[in-house]
Amino acid sequence: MDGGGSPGLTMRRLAAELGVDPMAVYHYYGSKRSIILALVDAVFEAFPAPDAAAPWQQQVRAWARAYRVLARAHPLLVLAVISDPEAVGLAALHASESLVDTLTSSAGLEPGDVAGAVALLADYVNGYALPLAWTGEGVATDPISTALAGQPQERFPAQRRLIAALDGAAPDAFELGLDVIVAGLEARSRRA
Amino acid sequence: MDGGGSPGLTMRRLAAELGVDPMAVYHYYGSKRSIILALVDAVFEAFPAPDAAAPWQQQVRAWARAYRVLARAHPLLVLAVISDPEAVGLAALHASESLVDTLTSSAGLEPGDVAGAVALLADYVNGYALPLAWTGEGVATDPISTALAGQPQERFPAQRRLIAALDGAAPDAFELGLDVIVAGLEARSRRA
DNA sequence: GAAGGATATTCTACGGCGTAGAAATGGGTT
DNA sequence: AACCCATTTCTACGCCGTAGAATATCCTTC
Repeated sequence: MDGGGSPGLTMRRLAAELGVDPMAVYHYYGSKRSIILALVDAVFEAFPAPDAAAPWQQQVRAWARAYRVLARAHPLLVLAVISDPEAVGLAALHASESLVDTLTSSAGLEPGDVAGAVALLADYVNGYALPLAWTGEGVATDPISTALAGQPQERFPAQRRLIAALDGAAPDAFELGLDVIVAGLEARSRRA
Repeated sequence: MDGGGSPGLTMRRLAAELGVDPMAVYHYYGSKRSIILALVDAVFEAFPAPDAAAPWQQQVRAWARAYRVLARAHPLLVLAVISDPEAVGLAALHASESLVDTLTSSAGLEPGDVAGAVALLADYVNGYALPLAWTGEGVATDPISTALAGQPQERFPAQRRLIAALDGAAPDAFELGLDVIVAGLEARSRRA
């Protein structure tokens, strides 16, 4: 329903897809915003419960991956969460509850660290997934690489060496970021 | 110029503020998009050069803080970077160049880790700053807390305990996330 | 000064957006 | 057949970005 990029969902388009006058939709939802809020909640329903038996590191990774899957499948999701505080509904609260529980009980982090970790993970996925919300689905082209391509060879040597060293065999950047985050949480955890 | 929230910049509003017909602007900029691209580049000009004498951990922290300062001062910035790949111009390349250089030379990370760290830091700040791009400037209200407030007391105990433990004395969530990231990068770095 | 040309600005208009309010349609009960 | 109410449609408003024609302004050259 929310496929096709951020500006893809239009009352008029939605109504057309339903074979109906645009204003007919307003009998069921008072505004476009309320439709989006309902959609966001419905999408978060699919958020999987954590595997309590797994080590907390894996639970954290699974949480981030699950959020990413949802964000990629439904471009509107992150955009709505970002732009409308009330988009966080019951289903989203369940998702964050599970992460807080994992970080507190299993990882044994202090409250401040838990709050920081939750914000970090959510903001990371949001920042990662948001470019996809505009281009529609799929993978976004790396803006830095394309910007570099339009510059003379001798400029920005560090970045040029970097992409030369990676040379196509670039691993999943998202997983790399996850590795760093989990490593940081481990360092924070075993301060006891 | 780009104050007042995301939808704040309108050709008509901009022209009105200039005391001019909306179409007059099109003599200098071919489209709204080109205006935004120019603004983004101008804003990134203010990105500070790294302190090469400082330890790399501090350089990384300074980079993230500098990006956050820019993002908060100019709500349009992150939105443009997120939604338009070509918004990454010369000035932005300089900013990322300095980070890549720090992570490669000073921190001694492997290429894959460097790429992951850059994406992680940029996406984190983007995700962190984006809610501010809609509400205009200032601090956004925490959506999870407000959503929790509308729920019966006995639900979501982990999150309730968490905010009770923090109890107003919540430290800067952004700095906490930075701590975790830097700790993770350190763990990655001293694998030698 | 007058005339011409380039530069700068304004006017009008189009299609699209979200949606308010009135009007028309439809089905179900009495 | 008459009523009501849920549902749908029609029309319209003010906003958006911007295309194209018309106008105004100023600077150069005689």
